[in-house]
Amino acid sequence: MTPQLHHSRGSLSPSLEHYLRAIFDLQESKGYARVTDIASMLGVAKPAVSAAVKTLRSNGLVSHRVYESILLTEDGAKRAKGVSGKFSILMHFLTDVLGVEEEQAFVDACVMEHYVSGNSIDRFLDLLRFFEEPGNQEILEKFHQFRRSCESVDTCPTCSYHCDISVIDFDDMSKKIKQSKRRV
Amino acid sequence: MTPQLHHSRGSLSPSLEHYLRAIFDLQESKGYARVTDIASMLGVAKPAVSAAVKTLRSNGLVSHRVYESILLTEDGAKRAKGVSGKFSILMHFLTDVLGVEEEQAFVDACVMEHYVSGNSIDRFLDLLRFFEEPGNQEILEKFHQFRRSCESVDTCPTCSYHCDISVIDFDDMSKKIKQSKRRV
DNA sequence: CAATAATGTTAAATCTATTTAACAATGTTT
DNA sequence: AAACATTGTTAAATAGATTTAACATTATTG
Repeated sequence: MTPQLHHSRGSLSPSLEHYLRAIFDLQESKGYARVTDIASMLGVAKPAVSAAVKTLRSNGLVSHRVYESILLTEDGAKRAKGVSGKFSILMHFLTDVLGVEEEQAFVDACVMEHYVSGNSIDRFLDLLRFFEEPGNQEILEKFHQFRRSCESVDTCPTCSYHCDISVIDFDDMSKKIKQSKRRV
Repeated sequence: MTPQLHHSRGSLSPSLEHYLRAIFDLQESKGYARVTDIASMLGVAKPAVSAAVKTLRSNGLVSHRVYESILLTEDGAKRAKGVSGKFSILMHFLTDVLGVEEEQAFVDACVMEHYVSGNSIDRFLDLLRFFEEPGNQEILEKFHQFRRSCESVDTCPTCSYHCDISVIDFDDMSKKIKQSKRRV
């Protein structure tokens, strides 16, 4: 059975986690957060922020002196740092390792931070660190060369797969990729 | 401004995409899909499937002879293959490259397939292919050794980062990881 | 073929996250 | 201090995705 897309009970929803990180970032940069800051940062209307903050408060993750500042509780800060750490790892991985364009990496990291398990994040970090090991930077460079050679043509010259699956037709994609691991 | 967590207009919601892939898989394995199959596969109640299928039908992605079979249209199949391809790439990347446990990889791939951009998926595929290049398998093997050495202790001996961020306290995590790339 | 089982739909309710409109509180400026 | 601007809240509505309960249709089988 395929997993549920919805977050499990007891954990914060992706949306609330997103608010939490926004508050964390604001608190880091200006000492505290205000509803308007959050709203403009996330591109949502203020009442949405009000509602979210209320929920976060009822979960004991922020303290909110109404019409004044919003601050993370110790618990909230802990959680926020977790999300923020995930974001950083993902961001670095996407840009530094995979070579994803920064704008795109940002968007992807912003969603992945809420959806990718801690286990997998750990592994992402491992790989990130592996490439930082003395002597391994050149491996990464070699990959970047390989990658660039893929970008230049529709089909990667060195393998049978299309390198830009978002551009090409997917028609035979799924046949080409062995799905032995799949267990639906 | 941080991106919205919600899917953009015109594109399918993660939920509907998930149904679409389920139908795709069922169609591949038994020729067609039925409401009950989908429901049990996704672990949701049948009315949820009914509703989703209705929406997919109105989007021209499936044909549904009520009380009978659900089949992908040409358009639906194309989209489903796209999602399925993403899933495969992510699954292989997580298990083969990162060494994530299969159960966990499956869960993660199931959400990432809906949230990670095509651009990034392309890069994941590139890296996957890079490691398959003749002579590069040993690099991957080297990483796997490195990774295992991290698992054995809380803090990776070869770097200043904690390798298992989901287990350790995040308190100084965010300070350690430079977030220069972040632009909130 | 009638009874029962399996399958599918509709209806009603819930929950989360959002919006706009209207209003309330606070701060600033003259 | 009064007027205005900024900031924040409440209320009401919408939209998506879900659930349970009840009912409808189709299939099986005794």
